[in-house]
Amino acid sequence: MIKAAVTLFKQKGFHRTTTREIAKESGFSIGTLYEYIGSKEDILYLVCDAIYDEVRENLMQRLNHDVEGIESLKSAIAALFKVIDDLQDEVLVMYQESKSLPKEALTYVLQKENGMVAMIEEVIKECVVRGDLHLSEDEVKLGANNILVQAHMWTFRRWVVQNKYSLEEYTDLQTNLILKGLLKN
Amino acid sequence: MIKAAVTLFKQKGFHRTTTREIAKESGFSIGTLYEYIGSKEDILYLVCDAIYDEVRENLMQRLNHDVEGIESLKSAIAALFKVIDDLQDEVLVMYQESKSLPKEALTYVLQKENGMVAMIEEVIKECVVRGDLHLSEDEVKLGANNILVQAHMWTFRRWVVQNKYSLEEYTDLQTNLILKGLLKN
Amino acid sequence: MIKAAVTLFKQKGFHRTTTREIAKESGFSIGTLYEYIGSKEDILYLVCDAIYDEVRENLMQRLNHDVEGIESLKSAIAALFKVIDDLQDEVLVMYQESKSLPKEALTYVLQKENGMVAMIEEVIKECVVRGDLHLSEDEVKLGANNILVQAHMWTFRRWVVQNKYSLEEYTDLQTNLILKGLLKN
Amino acid sequence: MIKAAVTLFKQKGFHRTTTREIAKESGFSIGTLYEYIGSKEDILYLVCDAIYDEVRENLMQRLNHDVEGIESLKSAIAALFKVIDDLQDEVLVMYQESKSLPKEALTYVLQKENGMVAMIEEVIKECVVRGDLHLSEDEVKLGANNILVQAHMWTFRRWVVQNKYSLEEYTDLQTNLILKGLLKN
DNA sequence: GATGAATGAGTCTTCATTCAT
DNA sequence: TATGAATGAAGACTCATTCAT
Repeated sequence: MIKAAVTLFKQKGFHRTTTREIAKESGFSIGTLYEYIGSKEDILYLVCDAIYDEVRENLMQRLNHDVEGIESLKSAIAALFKVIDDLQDEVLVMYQESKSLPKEALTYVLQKENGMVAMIEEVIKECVVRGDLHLSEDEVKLGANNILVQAHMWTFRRWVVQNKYSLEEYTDLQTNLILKGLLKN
Repeated sequence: MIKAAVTLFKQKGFHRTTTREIAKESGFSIGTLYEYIGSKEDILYLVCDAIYDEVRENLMQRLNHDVEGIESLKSAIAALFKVIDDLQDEVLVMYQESKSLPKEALTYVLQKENGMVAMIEEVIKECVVRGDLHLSEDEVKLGANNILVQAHMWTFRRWVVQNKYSLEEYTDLQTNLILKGLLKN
Repeated sequence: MIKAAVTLFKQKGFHRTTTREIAKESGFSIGTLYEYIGSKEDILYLVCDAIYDEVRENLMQRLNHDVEGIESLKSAIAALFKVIDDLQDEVLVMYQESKSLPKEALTYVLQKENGMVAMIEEVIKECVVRGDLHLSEDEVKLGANNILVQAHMWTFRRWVVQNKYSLEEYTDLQTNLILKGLLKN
Repeated sequence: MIKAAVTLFKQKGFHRTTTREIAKESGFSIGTLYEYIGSKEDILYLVCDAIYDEVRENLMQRLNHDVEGIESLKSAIAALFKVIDDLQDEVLVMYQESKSLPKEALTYVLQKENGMVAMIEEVIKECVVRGDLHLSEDEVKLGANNILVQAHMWTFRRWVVQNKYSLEEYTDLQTNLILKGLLKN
């Protein structure tokens, strides 16, 4: 059902997708759909929740714990970018439609997103602790946010970036810019 | 009318705002509104178009042509961030609702957005030409995109960044990260 | 519109009547119907309100102010019964469906009904004051309620009373019972 | 099951009560409920039928056969009022919802109601035969109907009468008015 | 030009009823 | 026999759009 909703939300957006369409695409009747949900907004919430969990789970699996320091950060960035690429449609839907969530549900989803940022922060912090990076706490936090946004950017500016770069190129370029900045040396 | 629409779209989103509400907020009758537009989507288009122009215009005014090289880039970033901060609501609306534009209109808006990126690119390129930065064309392009996205990020992740930083702090931190990267030395 | 609703409510009851049917019967479109009302319950409220006013107005016109004492009470009863007979369908609808009103509206309608009872009370009281009747305040109040209920009874037990009596017979019999009671002597 | 239905119908009315709710309140599953009934209307029929029988049975038990003449009528009125008071909720439900019965079932219920009236008639007739009352057949019939309606009135105008009188006061006042009428002497 | 009453297709949601297990 | 998941027809209500005045 969630898969069906993602498919439709991706194509037409949340508001333009009807509950009937979701039911049909799910293979349920409209009545059955409403056995499982209370309102259309619930579907959006379930969708966002499921997507977030899927992103997180996939990311967990890809994180390479065999490397350390800068290498572990690089590998985390690559893993994140790859996961977002794999779940492109889902992430885009979450990005574009989560604002339609009722306030409470939105808060909950944002908290999950914060958890995501925290994961990246951890990796950066480790590098700081090891002495590989010299960053203030603010810089760590903002850097983590930047990395996540650049991952999302692969989807929400896809008409620019995906037309121009392969995922590998994008990953390499961004990794470079993130780590070294524009100002080389 | 556009102001009215922006106000309402910001509060409730495009789909949840009715044409009646827009008419009322504009001080027009619904009949008169439809003298100026052909469909509700037209309003969104006009809104996006107007916002883009306003952003561009404000940016132009703020760009400091008295400085050169890295300083001109820094000042351009600060100017951009300030403009986006000033037009926060508008930018957010454009960000969240432009996906609801009909294909053609969306393309048009995206082109304008590309123009925006091009402006930033120009500033970076100049630094490259002057030898202040050593960057490939791909890096220039992506860097420009990153800068714009980080400006927008000030609005679309405002619940994180605006809670944590003042605009000046945010600008300084981001400028630092953009220019020097995480890897300091 | 109210006429249409009464007709339909009478035939099928409030709950079995659809807003579409009301719109159609009124000669409005469903959209236009909702220009005038906020919800289906509003229609019921308007209907009840209108019926009450019509009953009251008709009653006012029929009240004979040329007679006094017992005669004025008799004439009031006859007038009341006649009015209820004329507005039979309307009264029945109000009787059967007013319980579906939202609490607040119900309270309002009941107040109007109390006003009706008060009118009858006045007539009885006058007789008491004149010395034609010897009744406690409680008896006056309850008697007035009884008279109104017996008027309504002409509609809500019509399958019994209207099959057996003409309105005149019913009026005469009830007037007799009301005034003299079962116990004649 | 019937108890459950009465409880719910009283709270929310027939139309606003769902079969699921009735099943739940009864402790049955919805499937099992439909083993016993054919449609939702059947429940209403069963409810009305059961209520009627209960009223009749209770009344039978209360009727005092030790008194005669006017006293037996007085005692019958008091018994009826007491029974209706005891079964207030049930009677009210029957009163308000029986109109939703399918035609045939309604006819059946009305016949049972007629049986009720006949019981009262019998008591009055006995007084007439004994010479305690001097009434035409029409007056007997209508008087019996009035008595039943005044009993019901204790429930359907409860917001007026139950606020103002205790059951004993109401019984005494009504008995007085019924027997002696407004016109005392 | 300006108005706003009228339209009706389209939306979400409910709920009586069925039937495979 | 008892269950409760599944059904889908039907209902209340919304809102973009039109057009007579």
